[in-house]
Amino acid sequence: MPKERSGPTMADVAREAGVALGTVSRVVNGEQVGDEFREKVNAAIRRLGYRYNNSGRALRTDRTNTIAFIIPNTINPYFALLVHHINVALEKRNYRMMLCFTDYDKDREIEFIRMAQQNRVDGIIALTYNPSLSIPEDIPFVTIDRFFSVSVPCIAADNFGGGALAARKLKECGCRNVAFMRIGSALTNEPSKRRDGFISACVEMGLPFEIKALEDNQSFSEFENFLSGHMHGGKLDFDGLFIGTDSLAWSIIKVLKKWNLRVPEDVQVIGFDGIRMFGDQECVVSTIAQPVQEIAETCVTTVLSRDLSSVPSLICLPVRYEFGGTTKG
Amino acid sequence: MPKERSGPTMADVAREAGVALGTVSRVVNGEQVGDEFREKVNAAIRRLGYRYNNSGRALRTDRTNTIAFIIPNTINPYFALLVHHINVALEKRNYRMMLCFTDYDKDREIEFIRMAQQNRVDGIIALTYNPSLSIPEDIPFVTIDRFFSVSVPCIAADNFGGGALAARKLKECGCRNVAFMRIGSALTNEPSKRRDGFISACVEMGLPFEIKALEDNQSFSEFENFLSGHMHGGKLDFDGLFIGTDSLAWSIIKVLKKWNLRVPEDVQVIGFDGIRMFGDQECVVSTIAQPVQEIAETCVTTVLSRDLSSVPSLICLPVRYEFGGTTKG
DNA sequence: TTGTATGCGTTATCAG
DNA sequence: CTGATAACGCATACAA
Repeated sequence: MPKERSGPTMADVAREAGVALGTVSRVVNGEQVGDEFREKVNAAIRRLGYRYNNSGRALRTDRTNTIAFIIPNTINPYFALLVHHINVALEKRNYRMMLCFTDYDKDREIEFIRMAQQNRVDGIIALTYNPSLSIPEDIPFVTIDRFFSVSVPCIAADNFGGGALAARKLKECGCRNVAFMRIGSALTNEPSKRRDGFISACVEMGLPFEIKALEDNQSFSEFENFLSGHMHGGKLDFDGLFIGTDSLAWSIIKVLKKWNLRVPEDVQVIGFDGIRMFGDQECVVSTIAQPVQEIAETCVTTVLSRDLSSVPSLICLPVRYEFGGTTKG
Repeated sequence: MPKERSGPTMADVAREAGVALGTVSRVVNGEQVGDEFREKVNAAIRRLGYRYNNSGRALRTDRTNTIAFIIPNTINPYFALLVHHINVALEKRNYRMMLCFTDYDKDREIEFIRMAQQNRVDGIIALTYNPSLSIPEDIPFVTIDRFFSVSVPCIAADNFGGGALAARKLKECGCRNVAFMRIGSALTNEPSKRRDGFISACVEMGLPFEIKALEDNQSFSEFENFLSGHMHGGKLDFDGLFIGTDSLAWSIIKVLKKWNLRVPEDVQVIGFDGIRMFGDQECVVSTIAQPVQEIAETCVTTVLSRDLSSVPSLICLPVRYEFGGTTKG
């Protein structure tokens, strides 16, 4: 059942203008054409209300000017921000985005890669978690926050540096005993370096620290247990917390407040990501902010670059500290 | 410059399987085919690693299984939520989403409609502001929150009912003098009915109220002026505020707190939209929550429905009150 | 039920 | 610089 609304084609325009089909194509694509021919064609296009049909071009050239972006969702504000900046970067280059939500489902990650190939997208940008995901060789592919191999460019924030920055900032704000908490897949991806950077800086500065890391399948209450085990006489042993994400930091802060601990007076908290209220207002918590726009730009230039072989296999972009009211500075 | 990576085609599969091209097509599309033929074809597909090419089909059938979604951005969490649920609804029906950000730019709204037509999308879902936007006739088009004409289905929350609900809720929570504040385009769209519903309910209940509405180009400080004009002896004349959006409500609450007014003890605040922290945690403010998922589902079923003529021209979906800590209940 | 053949709208290759 | 024409991969009407 073909749609009946297909309008005039280049052939119609050619007939109307009294020129050859090829000439119409050349005019439409802005190639060199004699002035009077160009004018005749343009006039015919206007008369007929001709509209370019991308399907024909896609079939002929096998290029769709479309990039697939595979991501868990847009409910998480960090992902929403990524979607935004990647789409803006693509648009600037006259590319469209095909958005694929995996909802953290391993099978869907695989399925979407297949689907993207089927749709002949010109490249794939993916933020995935499936440990055994296999990357197609025949299509430009870049990943965010996760290293696969030297042949698959990975773009990420400087997670290690960010972890170290958080430790230094807590120390600078007067903390004497700190902890790092995170929850996440067992997968060793770039964000897991936040922990390593934090530890490294704590050791270097001689700042006492503890680590509490949960797997995805563990309950949040484990964190409450951990913290309550460190409560003595209404006081928490730690005066500074570095939390893996802003979202988790927010949840932890709620627990602290429930226990009548003041933030930042009693406990200072630094998150990670740089989430802002309503996307553009103040930071939700003091945080190590990811350079989302730069990440997006880099993903796009990389996936669109002619030969991926000349591209670095891991690109780390600098983070920065942002005050959000949960630290003393 | 064609991409060189085009793999095997249906013709290759047909040759490999020793059947006709049409048979391959029928197998791939799940049509009735003899069992032994089907098996031969499937085997050949596996042997060759054949992958379906959507471009050919799109050209042939003039259907792309793609819907364009035109929206200002995904930075605003309400828009991000819409994107999420619309994409999920589309995916369920095996449709893809082409995401278009207008950044509130009138020209880009027009440009994207043209671009979507060019890409032969099967329909457009749009949330726009350009007062003189003209809707294409030859492509299924549904709009969110804005009524164009009876021939263009509009999906929206029950904004009028939501406004009334907010007024009743404030009254129920003990408010005796309330105000409504909003900022937004002069465009009379569905969300402007929040005000009307609020007024209607206030009048009905005999609840004294004031209205302060700003145009897009006016500064937020106008609100501060308005409120400070209603401060007497460190107390605000109003004990309840209904604000056009959660985002604005948040900004207003910051002002109130700056003036040492307690929320909800001194002033209760209700927003609109139903934004949650990090998309899935508690509500940011007490609010009239939009039924985002239902809106998304309805948009998708409507834009994909065979004949738009049998579809209502305005569909209002019920809202509900959600507690978010800025009211007494 | 399966095979054959045509055309969808475009680009690209040749000749002129 | 322009005209004519052959693909691109697939769906489908028609023939067998």
